[in-house]
Amino acid sequence: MSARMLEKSYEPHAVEDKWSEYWKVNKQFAAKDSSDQPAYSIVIPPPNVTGVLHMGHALNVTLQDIMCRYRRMKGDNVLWMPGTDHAGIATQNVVEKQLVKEGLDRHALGREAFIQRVWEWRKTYGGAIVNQLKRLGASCDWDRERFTMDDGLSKAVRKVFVELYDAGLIYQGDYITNWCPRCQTALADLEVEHEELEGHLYHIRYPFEDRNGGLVVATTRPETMLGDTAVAIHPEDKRYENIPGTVQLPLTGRTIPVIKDSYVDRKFGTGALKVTPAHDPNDFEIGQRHNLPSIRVIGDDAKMTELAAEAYQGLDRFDCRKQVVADLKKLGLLVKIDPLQHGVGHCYRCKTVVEPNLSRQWFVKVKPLAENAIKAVENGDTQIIPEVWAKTYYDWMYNIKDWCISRQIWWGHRIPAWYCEDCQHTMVSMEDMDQCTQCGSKQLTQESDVLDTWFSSALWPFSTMGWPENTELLKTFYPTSLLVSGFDILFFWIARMMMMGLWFMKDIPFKDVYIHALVRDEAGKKMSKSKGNVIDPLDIIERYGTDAFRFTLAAFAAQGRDIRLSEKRIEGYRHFINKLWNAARFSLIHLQSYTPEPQNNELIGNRSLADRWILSRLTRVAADVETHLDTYKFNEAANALYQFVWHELCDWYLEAIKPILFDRENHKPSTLACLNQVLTATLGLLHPFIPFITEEIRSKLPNPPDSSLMFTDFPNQINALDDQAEVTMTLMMDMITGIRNIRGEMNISPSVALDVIIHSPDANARQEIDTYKSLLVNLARLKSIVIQKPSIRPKSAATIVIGDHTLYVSLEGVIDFEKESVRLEKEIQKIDHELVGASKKLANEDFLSKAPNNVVEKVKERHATMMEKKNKLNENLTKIQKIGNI
RNA sequence: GGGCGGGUAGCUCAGUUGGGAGAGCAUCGGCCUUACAAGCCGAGGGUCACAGGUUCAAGCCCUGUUCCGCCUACCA
Repeated sequence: MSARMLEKSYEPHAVEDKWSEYWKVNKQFAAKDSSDQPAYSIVIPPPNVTGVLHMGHALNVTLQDIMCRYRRMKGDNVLWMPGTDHAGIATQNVVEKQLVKEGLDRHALGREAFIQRVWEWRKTYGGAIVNQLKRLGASCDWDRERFTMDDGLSKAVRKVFVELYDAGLIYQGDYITNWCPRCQTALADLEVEHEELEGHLYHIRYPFEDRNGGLVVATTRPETMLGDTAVAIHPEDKRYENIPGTVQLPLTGRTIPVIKDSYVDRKFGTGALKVTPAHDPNDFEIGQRHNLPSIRVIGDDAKMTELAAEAYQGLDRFDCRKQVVADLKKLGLLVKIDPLQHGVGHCYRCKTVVEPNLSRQWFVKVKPLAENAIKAVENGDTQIIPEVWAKTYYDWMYNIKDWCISRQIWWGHRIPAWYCEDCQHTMVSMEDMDQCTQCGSKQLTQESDVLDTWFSSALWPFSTMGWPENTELLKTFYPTSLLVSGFDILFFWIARMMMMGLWFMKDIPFKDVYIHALVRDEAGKKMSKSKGNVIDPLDIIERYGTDAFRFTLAAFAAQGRDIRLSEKRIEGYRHFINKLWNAARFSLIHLQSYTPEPQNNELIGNRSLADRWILSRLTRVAADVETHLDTYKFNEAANALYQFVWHELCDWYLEAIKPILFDRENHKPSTLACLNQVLTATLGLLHPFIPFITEEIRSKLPNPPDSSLMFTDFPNQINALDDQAEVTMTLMMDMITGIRNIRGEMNISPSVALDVIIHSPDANARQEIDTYKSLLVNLARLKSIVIQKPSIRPKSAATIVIGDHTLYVSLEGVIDFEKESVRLEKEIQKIDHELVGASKKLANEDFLSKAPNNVVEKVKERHATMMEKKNKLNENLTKIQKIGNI
């Protein structure tokens, strides 16, 4: 087998390895720090360093890669910045689990040694996800890979913290926050996942002191009553107008006040609300309004503290709930228990039920940052695509609340704040501090908390490019051109990048934001390990090849809808890849002997109809692909190419040129040139989607490029539109399909060549059909063809009407009058059905007078055509029936 | 509670200025036609969720109903 030949079927593995290596060795993905070319940049959404590649990544990365390769072909200097984030809580959890296996915990190790361990972990396992991205063919500039804990990025984080603190936008305070007892850290509101659970609403009587009866409160969390410091009622609640000012708090021996607050919903429960300022965000606010004390009865470990009644101290919160309920029952104070569905917050990392708890935390005051971020989208500087997501973005931005950024873990950027042990002064600084700026004391301790990981990823678009230094890279590539992301991190990440970018760079971080779908399973369920419905992208790549997988993702990436992925689809697109491979294989057999030459007018003038047609189609498809990619319609671009390659190039063009290639006609040199051109251009159009196979095939075609296909021009300069060729070819194709139809319906073996007579009233048309009749002969497998003016209808023939033309397929010897009669009746029925709509319109005065002329004309024409067709078919039906005595 | 998206062929989904309902898979029939059986040729299949409205004309625009999914929220 010659070096330019291809294997019989496409085997992805070797090809993928080969081209991955080629791209890497030849640094094909490297961006130039500065260049005359237009700049195009994307920063990758940094996957968690603990992560393994999932479908979300695969889709996300595929779309970015399509855009990057496309822009390179358009001549841009492309930077696709790769990297990972340090995923504070997740990574710490992973390493802590390791320690547990060794019988250790992080406290036994100490902070520094622990952090050392995390770095070691990262060195060993942290590259996994990056290698997986590479298997997808991601054309990131890998030499620039960044990590949020790198020195440079850490410096950026510190600078941002200090500047925001100095601007009064970062503050520290005692607030109620979401506490994860398992991760032992505070969480931002966003990091709490609410889940509707079947719970209970407990009605508990708090007895009056000096008279019978009591106030009945309703709660879902009876254990928190131990920390109650008031009962609240609505100020205008008539039911409670004449009650005492205090009640007894059961189980504690305490007496608490009854307060009035309009927050209370009179319609819910009993209209009396127990107030636990230390363990409920609303109660906390009520407590502040009424100067109530806060009693922390649940500790950071989710066990009852010494401030709870003695009997309960040390109990887990849920055990305590049972105990409290049992005890209340004994005392006769439990009025009733109703079932109640209510939202319960869970930690987004470990799914533990979050405990609202009082603690001292750091916050970002986000309102001032949000203002510009809103404006930038409103005035179109940054465009969110599809647009519906802009609304969600505004919603959140307008109602934004302060962001809790401190985390009580060790792995992350330690907050650059120091406390003086002598005068309690707090200092925030770029440089590490060793002396108090207020009293001169050297007794300083640094804040032990670290920052939320999202705080550092919010800086990603500029911190990765070297900020705070004013690097060439920043000058060239900021603002970035496009961000591709799932909507699940619209708030977590995109919104925060907008705020930080605008504040520190004084410019938007990206011009376009493309929000893609979520990849779900066949049943539309979110893929998750616990459900066991995950499809592993690496497994898919192993079995179907990267190109088939990528093409599937692109083909399903319709805007605004989730993707339901099943292996069936991927299999289907593997067939497509194989189809392309075989089309190339066929072409190469004939292109062995072909040497391209520059523009040759003689060859162009000598093109066959099929050549002119496919070039015209190619011109249109190239333009379509360009338009669709420019507007992020990945599915439309992919489908246009699928349709073109399979159903035009393979089904018609290659079949049409076979006789020419086998030297039976005189177009061969032109056709070889055309075939080469079409195939080459098609590979170019396909390259952004399926990079591996396209490189491989292109390298076997004549005059292979001396670089990746990425650096050949995007084939949008075919300029071979030929309407006449398209019209004529369409007529030919319709005739061929019509004849094939008869063959199928009449059960005529493909091996039997047919005789056809065409009646055609127009002399020019007859001439034209005659010119191209070899197409009919070859593709419809004819023995003879006669083209003439309409005359006597041949006997024993099946009838096809196409426009002005009537085709008679001789059924001499095989005719089945009954069958042909039924077929014609069915055909007529179909036309009748189509005629109904048009006839109705034409009978409607309003339509004729009010609809635009061109529409009316079109309907008239269609109606006339159909009527004529119907008449002809009817005539033939009558004749057939007469002959066959039906 | 608020918001958003969706309901189109058996399945999964396209359908962007309102003007002849499409694709892939599946199904049925016929083919080993020398690129490809991971293939070729042909066929069948839809009251575009339901009910109104606007319009000469509605899958598309408006209103309501219903079912599903998601996001968001401080009713214990």
